[in-house]
Amino acid sequence: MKPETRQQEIIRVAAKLFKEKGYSAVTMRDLATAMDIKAASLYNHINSKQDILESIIISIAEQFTEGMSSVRESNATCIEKLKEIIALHVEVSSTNIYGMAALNHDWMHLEARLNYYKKLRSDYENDFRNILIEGIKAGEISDIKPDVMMFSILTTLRSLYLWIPKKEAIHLNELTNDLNEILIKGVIKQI
Amino acid sequence: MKPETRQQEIIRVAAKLFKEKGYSAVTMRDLATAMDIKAASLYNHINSKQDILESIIISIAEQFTEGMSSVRESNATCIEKLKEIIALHVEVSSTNIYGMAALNHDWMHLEARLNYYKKLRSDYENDFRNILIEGIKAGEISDIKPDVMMFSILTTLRSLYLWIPKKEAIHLNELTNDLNEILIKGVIKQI
DNA sequence: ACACTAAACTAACACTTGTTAGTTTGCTTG
DNA sequence: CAAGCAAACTAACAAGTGTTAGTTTAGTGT
Repeated sequence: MKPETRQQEIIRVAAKLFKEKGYSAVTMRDLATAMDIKAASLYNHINSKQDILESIIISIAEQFTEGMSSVRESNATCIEKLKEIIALHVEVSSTNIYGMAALNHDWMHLEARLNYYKKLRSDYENDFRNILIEGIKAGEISDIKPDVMMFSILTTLRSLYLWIPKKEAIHLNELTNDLNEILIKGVIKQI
Repeated sequence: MKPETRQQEIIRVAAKLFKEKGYSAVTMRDLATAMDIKAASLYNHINSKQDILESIIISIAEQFTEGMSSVRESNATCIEKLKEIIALHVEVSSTNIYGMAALNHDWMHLEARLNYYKKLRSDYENDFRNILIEGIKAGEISDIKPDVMMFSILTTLRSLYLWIPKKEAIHLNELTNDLNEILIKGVIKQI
């Protein structure tokens, strides 16, 4: 495991600040203070504030895209695919607790790569929707509007970063199992 | 129905801008431009940018608090109470589509009323959790960690503002019904 | 015609913003 | 010891920030 470069350290600390106050409210002087240096010194390692946001968001978005392409190409049942998606979100969210906040709330401040981000996101949602549509056809899942189902599951998964404390892997597995139960079977007691 | 005051109009337009870019990224000059006046003129109607944020957030938070106190005091079953909470969120979200974004993402920029907001929110969550705990005791709902259930349902409900388009009441009822199904019974097809 | 008032305006303020230029510091390597 | 280099520094910039003070405008009721 190579040690973190100074640049990676800055990006990591920035993500943490972005989570607390949002991209726009964090100044380069805030970031510098958190790094215990002066603002101008940051520019020895990064190109701009924008660039920091881009690295954070695009890197995570691509992890989701990659994960979804695995799920898409597996030939599991729809329910199993849903479980894989849930596991994907727990995995990516737990390894990017801070970055997920920027992904969810600050993507609109992307400039050069805004359209790229939007494409990744809409492709992801299309894949997700198609899985649900297949599941309905196959009689595996309820015949409710796929968009509403997707919205419901996806917003829960997208908010995981708020919820996942610093848990060890074992607790993350528990969380994954609980989410599988709740999102798939609901909260009502089965008879 | 009284016509909107100029102040209310400014707050409404501000909420819309806050939804698009977040509180910190919206300048008083942005807001003035959207109102088709100069920035200084805004101050004939409002005290500060902060005050605008406060009105938006606190007003909505209090609607939720009020709604929850109705639910808490009804003597319905747990599942029925859950349905009432879902209806509450659809109602409040659909009448505050723009303000909900500030509530969810910009509450940390509250200053004087930050602690008041936090108290309202944690009281709300406690009421919610207690309903789930009662439901588990009564054997109505699954014996999964109440916090995970609450998180799952609440994050979906809190994101409704992203989802609710300008639908008429009839479509909102459909949405409410679909959410009832999904959040309570899950997506799996019942046998 | 008059005073009153709501709501706009212009001009300016003190401060903060992201960023650049040029310089210094202190470690590592030949 | 000398050279090279990564990474810090100071100083400054132009533009943008929320907000205030004082003034003008246009419409209303007496």
